[in-house]
Amino acid sequence: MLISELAELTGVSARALRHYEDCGLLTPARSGSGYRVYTESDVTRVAQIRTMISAGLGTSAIRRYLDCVRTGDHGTFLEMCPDLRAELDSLARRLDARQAELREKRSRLDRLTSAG
Amino acid sequence: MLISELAELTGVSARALRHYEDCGLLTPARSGSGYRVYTESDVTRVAQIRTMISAGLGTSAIRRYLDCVRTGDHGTFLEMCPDLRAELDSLARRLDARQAELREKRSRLDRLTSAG
DNA sequence: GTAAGGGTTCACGCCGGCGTGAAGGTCAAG
DNA sequence: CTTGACCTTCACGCCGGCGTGAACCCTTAC
Ligand SMILES: [Zn+2]
Ligand SMILES: [Zn+2]
Ligand SMILES: [Zn+2]
Ligand SMILES: [Zn+2]
Repeated sequence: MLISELAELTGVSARALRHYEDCGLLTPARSGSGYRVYTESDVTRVAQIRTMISAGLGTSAIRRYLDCVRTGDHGTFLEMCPDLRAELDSLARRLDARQAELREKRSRLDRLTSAG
Repeated sequence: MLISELAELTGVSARALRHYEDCGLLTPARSGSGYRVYTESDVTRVAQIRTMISAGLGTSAIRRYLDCVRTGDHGTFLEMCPDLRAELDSLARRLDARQAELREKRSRLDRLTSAG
């Protein structure tokens, strides 16, 4: 399928799909005229990518994640690369930190609005 | 006082103080040689600015806030400009939205890490 | 004189997923 | 042939408080 069809199937913009290729998350084949040609398995793959992006992962982490999954050199998903596991943990900590920071902001804003 | 002294008194970098002037939050006098000359009241003012920035306010909102306070055309702080009050409310809503979004990210990340 | 330690303005970089053109090729349909 | 809907690559913009130079002036101390 071509890019617009994959875009419609996944609900992801064509620009985003091209961006995912730039980041190494997708490697579609090319037709004779240079058009990107996707497989049906790319639909699943894009869904996975969207899930991870919505979890806060950056494209580089996603790429390593997908590579780790594809090569399967670490068995199950639970046995991830140590550095990948460490990155996920550090991301969790950063999310917690940002959450606490947001709570602080929110309370400070309340104090500003009420006490002026 | 000169900029480095105000920076040391407030714990804010000289670059940030110049930035605040660019945004209209500070209007220091100038010496004959062009140096910024600050008043002691600027120490309090910078503290107010830092409080509002740590509450998530942008410089433009802070400027309108300070203008509203300085002109005093709306009485007490509790009687703020309607649009300023609206902006603070919308900021609160955005903070809540980002907080919910972060919670979602966090739970999705947990699901990723555990269920793979 | 000169070196050091202030000060000044100007301006790019960051962080990153993606929007949004611009300029141009491909391919169907009328 | 021409229109139009696709596709391509290249590249800047966003969001914003501030770091971080570069290039240059003022003042004091030696
Ligand atoms: Zn691996
Ligand atoms: Zn007012
Ligand atoms: Zn970037
Ligand atoms: Zn900006």
